[in-house]
Amino acid sequence: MRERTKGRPGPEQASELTTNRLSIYLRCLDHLSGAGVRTISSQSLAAQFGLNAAQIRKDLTWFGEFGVRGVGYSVDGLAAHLRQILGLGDPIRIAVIGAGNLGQALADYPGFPRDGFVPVALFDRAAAKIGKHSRGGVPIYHMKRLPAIVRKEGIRIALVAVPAPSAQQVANAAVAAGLRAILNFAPGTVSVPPGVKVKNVDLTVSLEGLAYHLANAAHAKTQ
Amino acid sequence: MRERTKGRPGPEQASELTTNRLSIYLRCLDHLSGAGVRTISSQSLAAQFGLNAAQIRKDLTWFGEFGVRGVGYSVDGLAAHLRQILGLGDPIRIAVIGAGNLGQALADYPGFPRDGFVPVALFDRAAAKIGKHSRGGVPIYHMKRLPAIVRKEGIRIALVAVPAPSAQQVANAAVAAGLRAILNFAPGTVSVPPGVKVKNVDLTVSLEGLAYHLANAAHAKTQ
DNA sequence: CTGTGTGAACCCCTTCACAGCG
DNA sequence: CGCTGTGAAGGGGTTCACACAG
Repeated sequence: MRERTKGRPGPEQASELTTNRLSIYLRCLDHLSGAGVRTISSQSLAAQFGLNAAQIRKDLTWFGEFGVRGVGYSVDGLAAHLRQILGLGDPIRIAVIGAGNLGQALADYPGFPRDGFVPVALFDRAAAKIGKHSRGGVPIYHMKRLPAIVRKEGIRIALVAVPAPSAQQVANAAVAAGLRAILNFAPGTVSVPPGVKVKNVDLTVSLEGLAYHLANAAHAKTQ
Repeated sequence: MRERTKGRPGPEQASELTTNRLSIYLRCLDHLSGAGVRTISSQSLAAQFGLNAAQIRKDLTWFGEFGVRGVGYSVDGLAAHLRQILGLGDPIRIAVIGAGNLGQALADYPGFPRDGFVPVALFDRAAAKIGKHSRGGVPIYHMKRLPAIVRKEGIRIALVAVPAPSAQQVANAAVAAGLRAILNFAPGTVSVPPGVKVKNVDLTVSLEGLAYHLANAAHAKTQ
């Protein structure tokens, strides 16, 4: 907050809920851009995608003033701003640790490259898999080569798709290899040193939440 | 404790954040039970797993009084209560719609049966896949057979693992087949009628959140 | 004396409402 | 006149602190 001028809040104060929504806004804008829409108001953006107009404006305020009063936002212009805020300039190279069914499916998932995340390496400990490739052509390396490959390939994010008991040590290895961002698919929590960010995709929690809904459907709300 | 007096809040008021945490508590308790722990206080449960003791107690309060003052909670007893609250009595049969790499990996994911969710069917529209099985032996049916198989197999939850453009119509089909709980892996939102619950696993939002962290790591918090 | 259950305080996020700019 | 940017109000969720049960 030192060099920040008083008026502008600055990115370091935006909550994770806000930044998650930026991804959603970006997706909506790309959609609109593909449909040829050039300009949009927070109002109609909210109406079309089930969002809240005031929240869109407030979320954006943390990072600057991107709109034109009386008009709205430039679809392509705002999308470019959001990409810059989210650090999506060049494609981001990612690795998948754990070359089981799930790991290989993630490495070959076509949605990732489309969104600017390129899987360039799989890692595993099973000798039988080392040196092979996923169906989509992502090479499988031994875990011990993680630091070297991370450096050589410019990998920035690790996806952890190993059984729960191995998740912590795999995360440790990722951190030791210099990675600062981990997407963890293993159930449970992994702890990491300050400065490293972990996001969890906890399928058990999601499914049990649905089970709860089924068990209490009589009075539950929809969403 | 007896019946529903006005004092007891009741399950219909617990928020989704609370019920998600119940899953986590259950996982911790199973861990402790496996380690032979018979009794635990909210205090030490919180300390061991990085939770907040007051929050654990408050979360549980929505559903009853499960603890013993001065002692704590019975590990197995509380786990049994949570399982009942979450509707985890018998194994819950699930279907995966979309027999691509991701869909098949989900159908064969060993963590699901372990947690009481049994994939019994895959669905797809590609003629080449119909009649085959996943590596793990889950049969692949044509989408048009969804209603019949759902009924015959007692399927309760659909996992949607199809490309984004098909997600909405697949969700519609799932609802039409009588399903009331959907776990959606396709990017974007699907809308469903009241009474149907959708949870989204949005990998793009997660990855872009990590990208944001990488771009702003200088002042970002750890977790 | 220990640890639960719980009102109250606190804090953050969401939503409202409007001043003011284009 | 329309829509953004934004202080203020509102609503929830989290954390505190303590009465009280065992």
